[in-house]
Amino acid sequence: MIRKSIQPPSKEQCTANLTAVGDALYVVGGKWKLRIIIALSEGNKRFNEIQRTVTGISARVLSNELKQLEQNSFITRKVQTETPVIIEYELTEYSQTLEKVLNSLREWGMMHREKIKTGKLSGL
Amino acid sequence: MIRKSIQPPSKEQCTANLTAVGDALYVVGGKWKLRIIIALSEGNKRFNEIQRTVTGISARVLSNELKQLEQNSFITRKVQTETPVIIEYELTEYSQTLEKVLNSLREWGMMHREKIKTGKLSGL
DNA sequence: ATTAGTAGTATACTAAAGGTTAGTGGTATT
DNA sequence: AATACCACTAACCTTTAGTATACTACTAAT
Repeated sequence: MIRKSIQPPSKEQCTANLTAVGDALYVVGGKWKLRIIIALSEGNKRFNEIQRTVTGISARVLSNELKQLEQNSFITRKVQTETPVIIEYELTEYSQTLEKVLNSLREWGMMHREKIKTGKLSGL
Repeated sequence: MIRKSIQPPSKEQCTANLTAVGDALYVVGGKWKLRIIIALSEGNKRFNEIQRTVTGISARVLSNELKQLEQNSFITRKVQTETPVIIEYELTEYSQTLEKVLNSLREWGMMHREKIKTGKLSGL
């Protein structure tokens, strides 16, 4: 439906789109990664702070996800060596490239919730 | 909680964003759903056709995903009763609401792949 | 008659993701 | 001195996701 009528897309174009979305999902897909990024963007930087914000996530999973986000250059782990040691996670510049993805998902999620609440979807 | 500078987002706003993205991921998250929607949008309508386009998906998983997509009003299953029976999956109007999500993910995926290919990410 | 395609389902299995509980070594608070 | 917060990690277990193979009942082509 994105393409529909005028010009049928080439097989290559189709594969390219499939690959691109596949790539994106591979890196930021999953239950938690984008939510953690949102929590960070809202000012939560410390481990327990993030865990409290992203409700439902366990310490184990959060720890894993943070490591992966760091590997993918979305966040950096900063250690303040003064006592007491404070560890803060910060979003990188690269994480900002996700803005459109985040916004579109957020908007769609809100719209969808509204559709379900008002029962406008059941009739389709 | 030390709040940033100009306008701190309220806790409610933060939770709302988290919930919205969570909702969206709940419905269209996962390895296959968006890819199946892309395959359909590119003109592939029949079961085996979709399976060939979305490389790597097994019949069992495709069958499950199609059922879920139907439940969520993204597709409809149309049966042509003339012999031979032809079954076609078609995108609904509601699936078009995903356009921005799809586009942003596709663009981000392409950009990300390019970044990795040119090694521009390893240095961060 | 044989082979291949269509649209799946059944069974059995493996792998990945995630949850639960407990615990560590440190600082800070009461 | 006891309790609690911090940032985790380890061990164990359950759930979910996905794979592989085989199979059905039908039609179409060679």
